[in-house]
Formats: sequence, structure tokens, C-alpha cells
Amino acid sequence: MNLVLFEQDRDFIVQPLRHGQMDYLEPVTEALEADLFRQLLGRQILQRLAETFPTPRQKEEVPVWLYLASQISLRLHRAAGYHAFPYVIRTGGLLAALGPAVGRQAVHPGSGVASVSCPGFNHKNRYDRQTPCDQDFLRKFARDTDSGRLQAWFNAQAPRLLRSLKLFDAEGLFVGDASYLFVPDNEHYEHSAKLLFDEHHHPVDPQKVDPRDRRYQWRRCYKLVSLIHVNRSLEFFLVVGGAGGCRAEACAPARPGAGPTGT
DNA sequence: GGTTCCACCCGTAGTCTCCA
DNA sequence: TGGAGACTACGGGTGGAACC
Repeated sequence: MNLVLFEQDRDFIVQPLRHGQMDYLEPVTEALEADLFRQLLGRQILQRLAETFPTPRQKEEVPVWLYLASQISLRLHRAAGYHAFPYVIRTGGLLAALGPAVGRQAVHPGSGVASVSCPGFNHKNRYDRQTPCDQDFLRKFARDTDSGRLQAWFNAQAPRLLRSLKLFDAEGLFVGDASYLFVPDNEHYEHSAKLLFDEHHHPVDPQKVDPRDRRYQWRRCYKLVSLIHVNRSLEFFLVVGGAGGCRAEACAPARPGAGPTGT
């Protein structure tokens, strides 16, 4: 974790920290994240995934493996949007794993301010690069990727990769899990559906309950069905496949009140 | 010269926060 | 509780670099 403080900020920030007052704790340390990406890169995992990724680009400037690594890093930091990419790069461990050929971090000896310098993968930039690629590249690459091909790619490559790494338990236990992803009530969320949920986030049949009951709420959502591999002692779980979407008929609860928890 | 990629910029809409 | 302003996410446009 990098923390650069100016003199006037110290009392304001350090004192509450000493008393255990914190609004948010970063769940991933720089060292742990760097170790993860060293494994992924050193064992050629990201490169192998990139070879089959359904890239929307006809020619490649920024490598696909960097796109995949950036997406993983954003998820690790729970970044909701690409806007956070410069901050994730500056504070996370991805840059350390990638090495100075992709970017290096330096702390100014006088001011103590940390800065990042990245050579990039082309010479189209006008300003000094703070990230290996522009956040707009990640955003538009993701937007242009065909969702159907992406889902098919994940469902094919994830089990293939896990099998090659010998990560499947010999007993071969798989669990089907359905979750509901709640979104704001905005019809621009394509293929989302409004369902009636009870106070435990279980979908219920509006024909069989009183929708005016305040315990029930109409909520817009997507449904995610995941195939998860576990061992009997539940020491780990691996998501090996999934399907998303939420047309009303597909999202209707199979058994009122017995649905999965919202996630 | 045409095409593609992407860095950079801008406008818009949605969401959040603050305050009366 | 509602309005104003700030913030954020996103789509679209532009122009330069790279390549054929």
C-alpha cells in the first residue's frame, strides 16, 4: 500500500487511523497482487488465454494479455469503472509484476510524491503515460467485444485451463448456482427484468403473494447462472462456466421463496 | 491513399451528496 | 424531501501513428 501524506494532512488522516477509524480498507495488497500476476505471467497463463480471446480488433497494438491482466486487477480492487484504472495501476501490484519494460514507479526524493512512467505500446500519446495503456482503450475494447463469443470463450477456456493446471479435484464435484445481480431501475440496462423479491432477496411469484406487502419489492436485475467446482471439504471453489442475462421468462422463479440469494 | 487502432477530448445522462 | 451541484460512466468524434 502506498500512502503519501503532506504535513498538514497527517493529523487529519493518521490520528483517525490510530484509533481504528477507517471508511474503507483495500482488500488486496500490492505484494499479493504482484505475486498473483507473476504466477499468471510466468506460467504463460494470461498469454495462453489471450491467444484464444475473441478480440474485436483486426490488428493488435496493445496486447490482449495486458487487457486481461488489467481487467483482473480492476476486479481485484473492486473498481466499478475504467475511470479508476490509473489509481489501480498506481497502487496495485500489476506494474511490479510486469517489470520496467511496461512501467516503473518512482517516488520523488524531495516531495515524496509517487509517480508512474510507462513507455506504452505505441507512440500515439501526447502526454507522459501514467498507465501502460489508456483507460479508454480498456473501456472500448470491452464494449466492442461480442458478449456471446466472450461467454463461449470463457466456458470453453476456463475448464480447459484449470484442467491443464491440474486444479480439478479428483472427486469431480460441480455445483450449479443462480444469483441475481441487482441494478438501478433503469430500462437502459438491456435484457434486464423487474422481478418481485422478498426481504431475503428471494424472487417470489407476484401471483401468489400480495405485492402491496412492504416485505416485497420490485427490483430490476440480471440472472447469473454459474457452474462451480468444489471439493467435499469446501476448501476452494472454482467458477468453470456461466451464463448471464435476464429476460423475464428466463428469470422467473422456479419455486417461489426458494431462490438463491442476491449477489 | 485507405484502413485500423488508440490517445485524447467533449457532451450528455445518470447517480450521488449536500443543504435548505 | 426536493433541488442544485458535483461526480462518474459512457458514447462519439478527432487526429496522429502504423501498416498495407
